[in-house]
Amino acid sequence: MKGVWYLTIAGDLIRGHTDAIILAHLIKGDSYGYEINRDIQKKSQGRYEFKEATLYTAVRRLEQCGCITSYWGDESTGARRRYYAITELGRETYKTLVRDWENARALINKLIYVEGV
Amino acid sequence: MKGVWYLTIAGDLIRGHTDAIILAHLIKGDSYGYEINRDIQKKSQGRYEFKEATLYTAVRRLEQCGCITSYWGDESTGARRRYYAITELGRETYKTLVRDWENARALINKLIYVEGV
DNA sequence: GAATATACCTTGACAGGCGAAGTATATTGA
DNA sequence: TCAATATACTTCGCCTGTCAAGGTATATTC
Repeated sequence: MKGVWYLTIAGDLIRGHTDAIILAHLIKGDSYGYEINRDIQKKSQGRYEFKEATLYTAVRRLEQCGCITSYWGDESTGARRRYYAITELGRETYKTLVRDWENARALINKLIYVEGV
Repeated sequence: MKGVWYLTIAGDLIRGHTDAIILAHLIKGDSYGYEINRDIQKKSQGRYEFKEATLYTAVRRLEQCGCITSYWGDESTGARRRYYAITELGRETYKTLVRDWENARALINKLIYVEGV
């Protein structure tokens, strides 16, 4: 992690969205663990990235439930990469998760603020 | 719970926000467990409420860290109520948690959507 | 040839959510 | 009258996702 915390984006606040974030990335095309994380780092302007264990736990979970499939890349150089591809089920799941996020967001917005404060 | 689920507002999506939601409620004045939950139910139009175990775990946690204090109400009728009052630390914590939420919200919004999809 | 970057993997601990069960009092209705 | 229901709080133990810590292997850079 090495100091990429932004204020307090604690894991618990992202918890439950890792899968959606990964699926969102894979909709744009096949990718591998490190690249997913690099992209998230870039998109968040260095404020966030998954812990490796979290990332790899998540992709394994997504593969198990049939949302993604994986294959080894045929790099002739550098470290080997395990690529992930989103499945049709993955695309549907993604849509559901986005709707879930929007519902949860609306709900939290309603519950977390105090009128007149 | 009895069928108050709204689509899939799973616990993991609210996880990390329970404390903020409870503190938000207590800023408006002292309250007790059942009332907090009733208020949340009302505010969410019946879509959400804490599981009892979650609620009482959370208030105990908040009391332990000094964010709230508690005292028994002197009801002459009905079941006894344990009232909670927010402390100064609780108010500060609340502000931090709201900021955390706003950061996390912005981050997730940035990471969960796919351009052109 | 040591350090660094890339890339992946595993284990075990931890914390929050929550199902399930229990306690106690007051009200409602048949 | 007494069973059911509502109010109100509590405890126990499981489950799941996060993550710290450690490990493997290859390629580049200095």
